[in-house]
Order: sequence, then C-alpha cells, then structure tokens
Amino acid sequence: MPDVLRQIGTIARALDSISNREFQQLALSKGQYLYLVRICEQPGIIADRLAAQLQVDRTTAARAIQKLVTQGLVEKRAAINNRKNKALFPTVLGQRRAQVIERENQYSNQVALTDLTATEAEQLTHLLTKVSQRVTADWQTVKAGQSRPY
Amino acid sequence: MPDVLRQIGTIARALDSISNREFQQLALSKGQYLYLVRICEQPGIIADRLAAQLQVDRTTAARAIQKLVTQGLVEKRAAINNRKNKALFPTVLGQRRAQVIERENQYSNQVALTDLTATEAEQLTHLLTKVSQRVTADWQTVKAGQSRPY
DNA sequence: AATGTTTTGTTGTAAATACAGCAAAATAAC
DNA sequence: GTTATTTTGCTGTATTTACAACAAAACATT
Repeated sequence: MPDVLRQIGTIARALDSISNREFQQLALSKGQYLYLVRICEQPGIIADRLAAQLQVDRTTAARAIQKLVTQGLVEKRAAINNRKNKALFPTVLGQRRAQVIERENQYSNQVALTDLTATEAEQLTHLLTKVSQRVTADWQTVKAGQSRPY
Repeated sequence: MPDVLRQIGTIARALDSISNREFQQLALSKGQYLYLVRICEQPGIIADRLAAQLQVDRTTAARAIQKLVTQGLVEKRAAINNRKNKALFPTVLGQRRAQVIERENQYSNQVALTDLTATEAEQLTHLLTKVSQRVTADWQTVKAGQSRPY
C-alpha cells in the first residue's frame, strides 16, 4: 500500500503557501482566500456550513470570515425566516477580489496538471473523490470528539 | 481541466487536523508530528533541509523542532566537520512516540485508500508524484521571492 | 406544550505560523 | 587568497489557528 498521505500533505502545503503569499497583494491574509471564493460561489451560505465544506475548524472559519466582513469584502445578513443564521454574501469589492483568486487558482491547477494527460487528470479527480469521501467521514467523527481505532 | 487543487486541499486539511487532535494524547502540539517522524527516518538531517522536504516555512519548522528538543524528543548535535549545521536526532522517547505516529499515519492512509483497488492506489501515487514535482518547483520560486504570471 | 438535543454564533485564550531581518559559517566566483 | 553569494540558525513580532465554553435559537422527542 503506497503512501499518499504525505504526498497530498506536501502538495497542499505548497499550494496553500503559494496562494497566501500571492494574495498579500490583494491585502488578504493567511487563509482568507479560501472563504472568499466560496462565498462568491455560494452566496447565502452560513459559516458553519462553509467550515464543514472546507474541512476547517468552525471557529477558525468564523474569525476569518469576520475579518472579511470588517474589510468590506463580505456581508452578513439575517436569514429570512430564521433569527439565528447569518447568511454570507460578497460585496462588489469582494467579487472583484475573488476573480483574481479564481484566476490564480486555475493557474496553480494548470501547473499541477502540466505533466498529466487529459485522461490522467480525470482519473486523478476520480480517485481523489473517493479518497475525500472516506477522509471526510473520519474528520467528522474525530471533530465530534470520537476516537479512531488506530 | 478538472479541479484537483481543492480536493487535495480539503483532504490534506482533514487529515492534518485529525492527526493533530489524536496526537494531543502524546502531548504533541499542532504540527509537531510531521517533524518527529521525519527526523526518526532521516537521523542527522538539518532543519532547513527538513523544511524544504515538507514544504513548510523555514522558521515554522525551526520553532517546531526547537520545541521537540525542549520536550526531550529530539536532540541537536553539531555536525562533525561543520561548525554551522546542527544535525537532528531522535531520543529514545522520541522514537517511541514516532512509532505511534507511524501507526496512526498508516491507519489514515489505509482509510483514505479504502475504496481504491491496489492498482488504483498505485496510479494515484504515480499521478501525485508528477503533480508534486511541478508544485514543488513553483513553491521554491515563490518562497524565494519571485512571482508567477497568473 | 414541555423537555432534551443539536445547531449556530461568539468570545477568551494559549499556541502555532510566517514574515522580516540579523549574524556567522560555508560555499562559490573571481 | 579575497570577495561575493548562499546557507543555516535564530529572534522579534503580528497574525492566524484551534481548543474550550457559553448563550440563544432551532429542531426533535415525548
């Protein structure tokens, strides 16, 4: 059984630190880009849902989003028939920034796939989807306080 | 061109936070497990080399390793014919801890690959290796202060 | 309807993370 | 051999990250 854990970790760290560095030009600090693009793609989403989607700690996501609000890139609005949830929406400025992020992400994705054929790239996503499902399940249990039998 | 960036990021974050949580039982704080296993596998390695290998910021790695030293899990020794480099070695206690980490990592890897056949798993590593090479190259340039044409 | 459970937002807090920048040693270039 | 460049370790510092814990709202159970 080959090791994919380490490979995935290394690639992810590299891509994340590249993005974080590049988005300093947009006055975005570490991690913020993640949330901003997603909010643009899924306007109205709430923080907890976004955190679960990104597999990020709730409070980490909440604080990062709060900062986006302070910076005027995102808005929180009370949900229509719900006094608890706060729906997230990008501002016009936020949308502009998100376009740059999207472009950069696409570029990075392109670089990552440079040496793969089209079919290989499809295979890769397909396999990663399967991996993701299993890992997500474990993440949820562990985050919920349960322990794994390793 | 399918998106693999996000998939890789999500999987990596999930696995990392699972590990960090589980290793609290070993009194290891966020990130430390990464360095400890590698030092055990490559005794005598220096901090900068390890950081490059893991694709982690130099100073982040340095501080994490320093904490491992303080905790008595790792030792720094002056290199034989070199007054600058500090070679890293695990202590006996460090090696014991590393065994648990290794077991956990193998378990996570196993979980991740549950739904893949043996050949699919091989394919996946093969593809990830190709991805890794390209991404590593970009990481090095960006970390060195150069910018990419996205 | 009343009670118990889950979800969501939020804060306090300790720690990791990553930037810039320094000095000393090592290596490369001349 | 001397000078320039790179490597390595380290520190100061601002910020993010993630834990625990709380309250209020929503939802589920009876």
